[in-house]
Amino acid sequence: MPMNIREIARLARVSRSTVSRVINDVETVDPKLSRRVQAIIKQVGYRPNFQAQALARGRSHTVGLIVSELSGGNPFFSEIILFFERAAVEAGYEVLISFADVEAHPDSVTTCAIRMQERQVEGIAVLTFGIEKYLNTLSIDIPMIYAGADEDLPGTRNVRIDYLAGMQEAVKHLIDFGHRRIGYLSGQLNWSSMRTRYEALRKAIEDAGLELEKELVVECAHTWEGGAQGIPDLLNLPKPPTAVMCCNDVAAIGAMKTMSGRGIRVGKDIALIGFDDLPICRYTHPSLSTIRFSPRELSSLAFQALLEELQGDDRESLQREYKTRFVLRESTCAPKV
Amino acid sequence: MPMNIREIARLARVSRSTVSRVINDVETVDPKLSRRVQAIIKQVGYRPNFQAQALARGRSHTVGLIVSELSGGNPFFSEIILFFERAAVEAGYEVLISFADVEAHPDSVTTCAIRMQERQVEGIAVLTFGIEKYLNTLSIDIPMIYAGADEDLPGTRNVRIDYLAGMQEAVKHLIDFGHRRIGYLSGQLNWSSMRTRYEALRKAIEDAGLELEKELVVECAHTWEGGAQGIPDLLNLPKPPTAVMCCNDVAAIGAMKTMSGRGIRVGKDIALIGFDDLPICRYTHPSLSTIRFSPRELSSLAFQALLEELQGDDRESLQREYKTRFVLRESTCAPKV
DNA sequence: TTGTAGGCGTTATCAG
DNA sequence: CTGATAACGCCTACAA
Repeated sequence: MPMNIREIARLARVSRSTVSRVINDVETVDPKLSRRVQAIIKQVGYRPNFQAQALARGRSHTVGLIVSELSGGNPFFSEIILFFERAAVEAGYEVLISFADVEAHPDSVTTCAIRMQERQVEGIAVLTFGIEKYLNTLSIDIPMIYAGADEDLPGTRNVRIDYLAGMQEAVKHLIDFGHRRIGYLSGQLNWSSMRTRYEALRKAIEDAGLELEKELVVECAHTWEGGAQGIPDLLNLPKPPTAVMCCNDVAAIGAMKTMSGRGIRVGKDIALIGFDDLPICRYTHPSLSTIRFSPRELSSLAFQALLEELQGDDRESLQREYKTRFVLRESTCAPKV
Repeated sequence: MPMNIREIARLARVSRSTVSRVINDVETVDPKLSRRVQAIIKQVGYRPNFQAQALARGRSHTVGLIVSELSGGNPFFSEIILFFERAAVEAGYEVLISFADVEAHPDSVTTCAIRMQERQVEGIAVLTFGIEKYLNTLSIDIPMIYAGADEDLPGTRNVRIDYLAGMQEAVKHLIDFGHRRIGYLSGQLNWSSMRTRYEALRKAIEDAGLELEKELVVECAHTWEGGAQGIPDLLNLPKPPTAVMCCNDVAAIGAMKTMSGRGIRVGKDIALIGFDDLPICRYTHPSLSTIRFSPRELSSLAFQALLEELQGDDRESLQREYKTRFVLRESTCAPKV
C-alpha cells in the first residue's frame, strides 16, 4: 500500500493532477471536489513526498548554514544554529548544517561546499567568524549571506555587525566610573571577528580621549580555558588595569574563575565586562556585565536576509545591521584605589 | 548548462548508467573507463543530486531528531543536537530536527510527525524527556529510538540511562564526608526524567541506609531561574540540609547564585552537586561537582542504535546503556558544624 | 474545471 | 562490462 499521489487519485477517482492541485491550494479547483480529496487525504494520513516535490519543482527548499567547529562548547554557536533552524522551519525551509573546522582541516570548507551542492541548497548563510577568507575558493552561484564580514563581497549580502555601539557604551560606563586603565582580553587577532572587536574597542577608547595601551591587550584563545589562562598576564603587570573587557563571555567567565581563585573580587576589586550576553551571564557571581550580541537576533536577521535574496527582493533597501548594546550587571565597579 | 548525470554521460561519451555506476563505485566497471569518467566529473565539479538519488533509491538517508523546546537556553539540548548531527553526517545521513514544545502546544508532536513523514525519514530519535507519552498517538512504522524512556515500548529501542550509578557515587561521597541531611532540588516531578532522577536519588540514599526526607525535596523548574528561586525553600528550613543535590547543572548554578548573594559559601558552608556536567561546571566558582551525563555520548549512542536498527542488525545484542558517573570538583565539602 | 503526458535527476533491471 | 528503458513521486504545460 504505497501512499502516494497516485493512490489518493485512485481513491478519490480523480487524476493525479487534481490531487496535486488540491495539495498546492490551486484556486481553480472545484471547492466541492477539493473538500472530497482533502477528506481522503486526511483520512489515510497522506503526506506529499518532500524530495519528489523538490525534484519536480527544481527547488530544494533547503538552505545551508555554515558554522565553525564548536570551540569548547561555547553556547553561542549552539544558539546560532537553534535559532536559524527555527526561523527557517517557520518559513518552510529545511536547513543543512555544516561544521567547518578550518584550523584542523583547511579543506573542510570544500567538504561543506560539496555537501551543500549535493543537497541543492538554494542559499548559504555563513554565520561564523574567520572562515570567510577560505570561501572565495568556493565560487558558488547561489545567494550567500555573511555576518560581520570584513568587507562586503561582491554578489553577497552581509549582515553588518555594529560592534562599536556596544563598545562605546561600555567604555563610557567605565570611564564614568573613573577608570583610565582599561585592559582587553582578546581572542586571536588573526581571526577577523576578533580583529574587528579589537579595532572597535580601540576606537571606542580613543573616541573617549584615552588610549588602549599595547601592554594592556592580551591575546588568548576565545574560550573558557583561554580566559582563565590569559588573565594573569594582565593581573601581573606592574600597573595592572582597573577594568578588563573581554572578547566574549566564556573567556570572561574563565577569567573570573581565575581571579576568584586568587581572592580578587570581580565587581569590587576589578571591573569585568564580557561580550555576547549568554544566558549564563545572569547567573554568575557576580552577574556579568556584557555587550549583547544576541545569536537569536543575528540568526533571524541572517535568515531573513537570505530569504529575501531567495525571493529576489530589492537588493538596495535591505542592508541589515545588528547593533550591539551594553548590558549593565554586577561585575563592574569603580576603580579600586 | 545543467550539470547532471546526463551531461557527464555526454561529455564522457558513455551512457548514464555507466556514470551512475562510477558514482556509486560499482565494481564491475572497467577501471580505465572509470578513471576517465571520474576525471571529467572532477573537472566540471559535478555532484549527484541527493534528492534525486533518494527518490530513485527509495531511501531518504535522513533521520529525524526530536528534542523539546529549549528551556531557557539550557546548553544540554544544544549539545545533544550538535553531536547527533555530527554522528549522523559521519555516517552519511542527514538529520531533520524538530522541536516539540509539549507544554505550550500539545499538538506539536503531531507537527513533528508530519514533517518527519514528508521528509521520508528512515528513523526517529527522541532525545528529550517527558514527551514519550505523547508519541503513542504518532504510530509510525519506522525505527524509533528513545533515551531514558520509562519502559521499553514495543517495537522501539531504548537507550537506557543508568541514573543510579552516578547518584550512588555522589551520595557515597557526601556520606563519607559525614553528611546526613541531603536535600534535593528537583525538577517538576510530572516530567518523567525528573521523576526518574528523583527515584534514583531516593534509592541511592536508602541503599546507603539513610532516608530522603520529604521536606528536603523541593520541586522547581529545571532552569537557572528555577534553581535560583527554589533553593531558599531548602535554606529557610528549620533544619536545612548540609548538602544539596540538583536535578541539573543549570538549576545548581542558579542556586549557587542565590546562595552567593546571601553570603553562603558553596563548597565551604554547604555542599552542592549538579547533574549533566556542562562545560561551564569547570568554570564556576567554586567549580561544580556534578554527575556526568554527556550529551555527546548519549547522542552518539542513540544514533548508533538507530543506525543498527536501520541496517537491520540483530535486535537482541544491542541493548544500549549510558551510565552516569560522579565528577568531583570543588563544590562539595564536609558538613559545617 | 479537469485530465493527459512528459519531465525533474537518479537508480535498477534487463538485454546485449 | 555496457547501454537502453522503466521506474521513483510529484509538478505543469497543454489539451479537452
